[in-house]
Amino acid sequence: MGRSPCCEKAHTNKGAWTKEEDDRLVAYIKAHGEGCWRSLPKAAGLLRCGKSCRLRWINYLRPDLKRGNFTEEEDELIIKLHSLLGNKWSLIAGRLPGRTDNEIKNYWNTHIRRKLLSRGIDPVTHRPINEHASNITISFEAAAAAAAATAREDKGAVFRLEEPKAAAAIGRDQMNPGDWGQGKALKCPDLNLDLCISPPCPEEPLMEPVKREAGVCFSCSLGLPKSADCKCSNFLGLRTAMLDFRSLEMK
DNA sequence: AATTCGGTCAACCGCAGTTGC
DNA sequence: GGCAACTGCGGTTGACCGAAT
Repeated sequence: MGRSPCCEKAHTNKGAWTKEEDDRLVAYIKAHGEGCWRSLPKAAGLLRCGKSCRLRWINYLRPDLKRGNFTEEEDELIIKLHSLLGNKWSLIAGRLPGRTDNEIKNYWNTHIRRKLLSRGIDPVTHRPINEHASNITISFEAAAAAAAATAREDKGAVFRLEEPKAAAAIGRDQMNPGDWGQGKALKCPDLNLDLCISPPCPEEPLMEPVKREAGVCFSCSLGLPKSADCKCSNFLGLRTAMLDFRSLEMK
């Protein structure tokens, strides 16, 4: 069962790339362009599998890569994007020119996680760590109760769950798979992202974006002090009132 | 000087999605 | 519509290196 391996593993090199292999790969891609990764190794005279060549090119050899340390601005941008997209590293990388998904993923795991923890923010949920557990539980029972309780308060984020991955950023383990695609709305009272992940859907009054708390920008909602990047009405050139997930598609 | 430990990051693996027949 | 080939993504691993002991 299963598909055949992507390459004949018995006859391929593994591990670190040599200078000569790099040179061969770069020369071949410069001459013939990217693509056809499966046939590339043979054509380029490399004893590597296509996936390995692709990875090496994308993560290390591409001429438009920006090497070196991440700037403070890049840090904050990654944090913001992660809070919106979860571990969608390729989407995040698409918003950071010259950075790769692998690089950002590594950087997140080694630097930013610690940075957020030192700020007292949970790197997974982007919420304060010492917040009471009951406040961060997302369940449909709780959502229904919260919806009723917050109907008058008129604040909090509304999520439309069209597919499982959409829930990544808010903790999929705490959600009921049977509810995917039901168009149910979740109220998460203190996760104030106003993020709607779905095709535009004019019906259902419940889905109408709730009013944003006046004067609270995205940075502030993440627990960051007001700073130069405090953009209460604008984020990444997008109105924060409604972020269309599709607009973040890259590559 | 030798050893241990922890951090970093390049590379691998397995799976899901896409495409073409 | 079904299948196989191929590509891309995210999680994980392990080699390497510097700091600490």
